[in-house]
Amino acid sequence: MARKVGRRGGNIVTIHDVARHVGVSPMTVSRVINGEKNVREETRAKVLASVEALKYSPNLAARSLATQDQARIGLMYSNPSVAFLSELLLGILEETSQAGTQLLIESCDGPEGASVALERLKHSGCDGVILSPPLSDSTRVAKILKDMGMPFVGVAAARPATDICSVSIDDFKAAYAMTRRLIELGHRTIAFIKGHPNQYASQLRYEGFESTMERAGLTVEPQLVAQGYFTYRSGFDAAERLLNQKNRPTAIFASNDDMAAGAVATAHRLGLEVPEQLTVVGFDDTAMASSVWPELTTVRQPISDMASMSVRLLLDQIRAHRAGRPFEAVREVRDFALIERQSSDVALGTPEAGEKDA
Amino acid sequence: MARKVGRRGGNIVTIHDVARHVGVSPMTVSRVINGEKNVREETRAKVLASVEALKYSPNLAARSLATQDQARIGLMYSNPSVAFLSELLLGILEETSQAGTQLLIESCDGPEGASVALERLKHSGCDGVILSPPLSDSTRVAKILKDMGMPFVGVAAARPATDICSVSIDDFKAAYAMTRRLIELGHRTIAFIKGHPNQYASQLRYEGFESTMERAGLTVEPQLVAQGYFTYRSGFDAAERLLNQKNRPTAIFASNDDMAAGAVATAHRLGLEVPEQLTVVGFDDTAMASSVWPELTTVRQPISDMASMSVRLLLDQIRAHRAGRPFEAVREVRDFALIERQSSDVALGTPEAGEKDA
DNA sequence: CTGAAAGCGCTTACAG
DNA sequence: CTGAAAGCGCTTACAG
Repeated sequence: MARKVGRRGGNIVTIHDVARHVGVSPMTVSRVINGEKNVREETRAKVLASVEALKYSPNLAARSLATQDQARIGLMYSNPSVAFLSELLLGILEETSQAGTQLLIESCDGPEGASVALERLKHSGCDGVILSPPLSDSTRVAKILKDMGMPFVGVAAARPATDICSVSIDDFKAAYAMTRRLIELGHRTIAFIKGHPNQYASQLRYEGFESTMERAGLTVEPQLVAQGYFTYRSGFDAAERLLNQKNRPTAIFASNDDMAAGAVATAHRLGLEVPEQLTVVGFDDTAMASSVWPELTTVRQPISDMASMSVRLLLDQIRAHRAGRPFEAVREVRDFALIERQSSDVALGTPEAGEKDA
Repeated sequence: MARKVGRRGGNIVTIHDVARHVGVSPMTVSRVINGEKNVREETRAKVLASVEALKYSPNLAARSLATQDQARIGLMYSNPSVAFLSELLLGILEETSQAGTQLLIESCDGPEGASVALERLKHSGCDGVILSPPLSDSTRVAKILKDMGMPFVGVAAARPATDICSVSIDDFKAAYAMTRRLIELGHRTIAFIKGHPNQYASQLRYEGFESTMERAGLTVEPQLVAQGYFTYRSGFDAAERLLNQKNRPTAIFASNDDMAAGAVATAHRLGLEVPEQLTVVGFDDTAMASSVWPELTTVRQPISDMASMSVRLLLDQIRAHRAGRPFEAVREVRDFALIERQSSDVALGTPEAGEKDA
């Protein structure tokens, strides 16, 4: 009943208030709150009822202090695709909210500037770091972190070293699956727009494409492979080159959605309808994919899911680190998904295309 | 020297270690850390040196517990433009990082679903809420929050009630400024794409446009005003209608960047070069504006700045709320900026256009 | 300008 | 299954 009046005059319900209300010790209340087993069912119920009645909610600072289990984690990013960053952030926050963990963020200009940003994080009392691409693939950044003795996890790392924690999808397999699908749709002359050469994922995606084409007995013609840089503009320009080839492709597979959107724009400019006259597909399923028109068929990376997974992994690692326990590096590989929207269709002149009209 | 070994066996430097190292009381160290004045310069220096040497960094949980000043704040959003959300998040996190505040996030399907989400936030021990648009303009949501006794701040609210805290720009003035600029560039036949009717900002932006046109003695022809919904697709469709009018406009002012990007796509499809044959401008300066090509001329809302401002405002409000002090609602209006990129140019046939060729 | 004491709200480690 | 004691690392409120 009588609420405690804090030193500052505040008005907060504590574990003691609940204990008094029920007629047990604070310890018992603590046990109930934390879902420990050895409490009589009857007392548990009474405590729970009281918690509800008094609208008690635990003070996280006090808990952290007592358990020594609090953590602040940092997110380091550079060169962010906003859409990617946004989904990453949402996934991370979902998890940190539940864990009572505070999130710090730092950006840097590529792996070179990482060292300063990392120092800043450490100085802010950061206990561990999440690395987003392309940082997650940088051996340089990994080395700095190791030297600092700072736990870390890489998200969407295409080439995670065996001794570091990471959460990724299999870029090769994903590109493989998308290419197969294009072939199923009857496409034979398929062009590819590569991603930024500084990201290993670019290479894996290309290899996935190439390998599928070869297995299907199709040739990958050099003039139908264009270099892009993951930007809309680079996709726009690359598509222009590709579509002006003599053997015009019936489909373009771009290594990310921004480039695919650029390719669609070029197609429209050249008077080609998408998907009727040209299929264009992307990769990532970022917001860009569903905001342009026609909406893009693409590969979905479960970014938000990967993000929360990496927070959990990082927290485990931090706990182990504090306890002086060794921690075995985990390399999580999540499932991707093929998302078919309006930018893809059967190739012109294939039987299926004919059926469509029938 | 001798580091304290925590109950859990951890290894942390505390204020006591620093005190011992220097030969003063923990209290003095605390004073130095917190930058209080009444400490002899000499002792201050020694303490600071020791902090550095021992790599001491304060335990935030302990500080929060002692000061009773911790806070968890929630961000509520619905119907998010990823680009907007992302920048908002970044601005918020920058501020919460410094303040040692934890951020919780909740989404809901418009004002109708807000009540459940708000309960969830409250249940998680949230002390205050930041509302992003269109929630920030909802009197319904504001009422729920007031009834809960929960402090809150609205970001980018177009029509903030006088009794609630908000941080916004002046949408009317911004639209006014952009329209003026178009007129300066020699445009006379200017089309406008309205934003979603459920957002008050849409109306203000249109009024800013209309008012400027009238003051300049230009007529706003009804068939040159199209309804949009803030989506790329709606801009795409609206532009098609506008560009097929008999008196084709030389410029299109879209109420946000997504619609402007859609309008550019339509222009390209119709074989019109942007900006040579058609000027297209947007609003917001989200990532979309600089990722499409040509990059969009637009109005910059300082979202990240508005976000950190709103965190500060919210924290002040929470402190006042706790102390039982009254808190006067603050309505901050930040400056917008006109960002001129490649999608705008002088109108065809104007003297300026002629000069350009000379 | 400096310090000893008490307290913030919770949990760990024991004891029963 | 339950509780009394001590402690987490810091600060407030006093006292000198």
